[in-house]
Amino acid sequence: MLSKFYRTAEDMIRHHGGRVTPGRIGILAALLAEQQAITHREIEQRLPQSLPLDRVTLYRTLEWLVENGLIHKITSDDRVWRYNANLEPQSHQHAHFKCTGCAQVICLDSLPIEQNWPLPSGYRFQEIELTVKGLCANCC
Amino acid sequence: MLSKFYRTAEDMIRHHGGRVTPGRIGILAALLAEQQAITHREIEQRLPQSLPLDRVTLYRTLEWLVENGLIHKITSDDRVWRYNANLEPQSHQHAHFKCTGCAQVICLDSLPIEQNWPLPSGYRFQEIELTVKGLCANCC
DNA sequence: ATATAAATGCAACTATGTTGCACTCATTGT
DNA sequence: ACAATGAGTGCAACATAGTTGCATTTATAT
Ligand SMILES: [Mn+2]
Ligand SMILES: [Mn+2]
Ligand SMILES: [Zn+2]
Ligand SMILES: [Zn+2]
Repeated sequence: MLSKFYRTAEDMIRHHGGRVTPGRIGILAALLAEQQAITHREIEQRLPQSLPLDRVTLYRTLEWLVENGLIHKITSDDRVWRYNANLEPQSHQHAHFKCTGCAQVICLDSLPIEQNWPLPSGYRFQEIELTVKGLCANCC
Repeated sequence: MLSKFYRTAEDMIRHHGGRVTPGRIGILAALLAEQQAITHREIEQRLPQSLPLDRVTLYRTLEWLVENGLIHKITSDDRVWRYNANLEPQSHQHAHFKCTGCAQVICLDSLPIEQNWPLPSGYRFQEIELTVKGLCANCC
C-alpha cells in the first residue's frame, strides 16, 4: 500500500525533471498517502525509521515541492503551514476547510467565486485564499 | 487630529465597561488612526514616546480588545497577525485584501458569500475567512 | 570512474508569540 | 480624600516555527 505511493512519488519527481532523492520521494509519498493537509511536524512523524531526515532538509524539500507544483501549502490561523499533494499537476484554485475542534485541514473541491472581486481602484487581483471554518464529523 | 482618536478610544473602552488605562487607549487610538490593518510591531512603533509599553502588555491588550469586540485580528500567510479597529461594533464578516508586494492589508467591505458552503456530510459550518491577494495601487 | 552541482546535516539564529510571578495602579466603597 | 482590591503591567524566561551559513555527501552527466 505504501509502496504504491512511493512509486507514484518517484514517478512524479522524475517526470517533473527533478533530482530523485530518498527524501523527496519519502516526503511526497507521505503527503500522497494523506487524505488531509498535514504539518511539518506530522510529516516528520510519518516518515519511516529507515529514512532519517533533518528538519531543515524537510523544510527545504517542502519548499522545493511547492515551487515545482507537486504539493501546495496552506496558511492557517495557528501560524502553522500545512501541506497536501497536488493530484492535478496544476495550480488548482480551491478552498480549504479547517475544523476548529481538532485543527484538521482538508481541501474542498472547488472555489466557485468570481475572479473579479470588487477592489479599490488601482488595485490588481491575483488570487483568492478561502478557508471555511467549522466542525468536522468527529468533532460535531 | 490624534487627540480625536484618543477621545474616541477612551469612549469606546469606557462605554464597553472595561477598565480605562493609558495602554488600552493608546493602542486602540493607534488602530483607529489607521486605514489599514497593522501588526504588533507596527503598533509598537506608532505608540508615542510618552507611552512606553512592554511588548507582552501589548499582546495582552490586543487580546483583550479582540475578545471584547473593539478590534479584530487578521490571519495572514506570513505568520503575523494584523489588527484593525472595529468601526461597527459587531459582525465584521468581511473579506480582506493583502498586497503581495508591500504586505499591506486592508479590510474589504463585505463578504457576499453564501453561508451554506458545500461541506462533506456531518461537517458543520461556522465561518468563512477570505483573503484576496494582489497588488495595491502603489505596487502595481 | 570522475567531475559537478544539487541536496543534505548540523549549528546557530530569527521572529513571533506565551507563561509565571511580583509589582502597580484604576476603580470602588467608605 | 483615603484605603482596599483585583485587574493590568513589566520583566525574565520559555516555546514554537521557520531560516541561514557552511561543510559534507550524493545523484546525475560525461
Ligand atoms: Mn488544498
Ligand atoms: Mn478586517
Ligand atoms: Zn475536527
Ligand atoms: Zn502594495
